Amino acid sequence: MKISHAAERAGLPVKTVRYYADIGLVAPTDRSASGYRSYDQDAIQKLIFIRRARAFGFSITKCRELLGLYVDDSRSSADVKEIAKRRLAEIEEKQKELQYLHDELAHLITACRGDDRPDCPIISGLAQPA
Amino acid sequence: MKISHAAERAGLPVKTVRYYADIGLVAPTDRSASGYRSYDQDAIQKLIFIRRARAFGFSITKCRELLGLYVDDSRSSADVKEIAKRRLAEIEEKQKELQYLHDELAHLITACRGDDRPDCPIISGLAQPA
DNA sequence: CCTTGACCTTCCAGTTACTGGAGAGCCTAT
DNA sequence: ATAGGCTCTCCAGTAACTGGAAGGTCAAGG
Repeated sequence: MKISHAAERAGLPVKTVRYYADIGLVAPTDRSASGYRSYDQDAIQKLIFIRRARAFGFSITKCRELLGLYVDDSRSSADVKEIAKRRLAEIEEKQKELQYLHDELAHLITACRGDDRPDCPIISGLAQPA
Repeated sequence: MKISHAAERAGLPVKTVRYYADIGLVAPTDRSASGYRSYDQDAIQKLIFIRRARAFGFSITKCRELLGLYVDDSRSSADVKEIAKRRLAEIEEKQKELQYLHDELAHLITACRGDDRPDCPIISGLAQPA
């Protein structure tokens, strides 16, 4: 399967698939005589795996790690669970931050009359050193 | 005030303050004879403003826009409110996404026994095309 | 007067994960 | 034969810094 077909199957842009090949994350199964990359079902499965893991916010480095576990039948599920749990904790941390930002910004917005006068609690709120 | 002092006051790394000067976001008030950047209270206030706005997730471009409104006494607070509201909507969007990720990942984790056996719902969950 | 050490300067490279584009080769159909 | 739609490689750029090298400046101590 040529790259555009593989990319479509995996739900990724062609450029990204080529990029993943470049950085050695998912190598094409083969190359045609004219140099075209060729992907089989197994490689596409890996691409899908990466896409999903990326969507979960795993970095390329972590994806590499997970992919190693994915292809390695002898890995324990404890390893994977550990990585996933750390990632979950990161997500929860991010959620807390975002909630804080949300509340503070919402507060500033409600405090702002939004008329033509120049004094604005959002601007003055942002200028606080806190 | 020299850069390290100003940076400390603003709560930013020196490198970042220099970077902001380079990109013309917050210019130093002055330069000493020997070329040292010098910042006055007004410039530090702008740096604080930027730091806070960045913490709210505003991009440098948006910060530039906001800073323009900040220094411009003739701006209406409606302008600022509009920008802030859009930003709030973005934050809420991000929150929803994050919640979805969180739930799906948490689900995979609880489904995983986390023992020494190789079969792992997290791995197989990631490998789903969905 | 000289040196030491903490500053400061500029410039260059690297980070993350791609994305866009140029220029050129290949393949299939009409 | 040629038109189009692929594909290739390579280069550059994105956002917002961060790290490091090489070198200038300044105040204090010996």
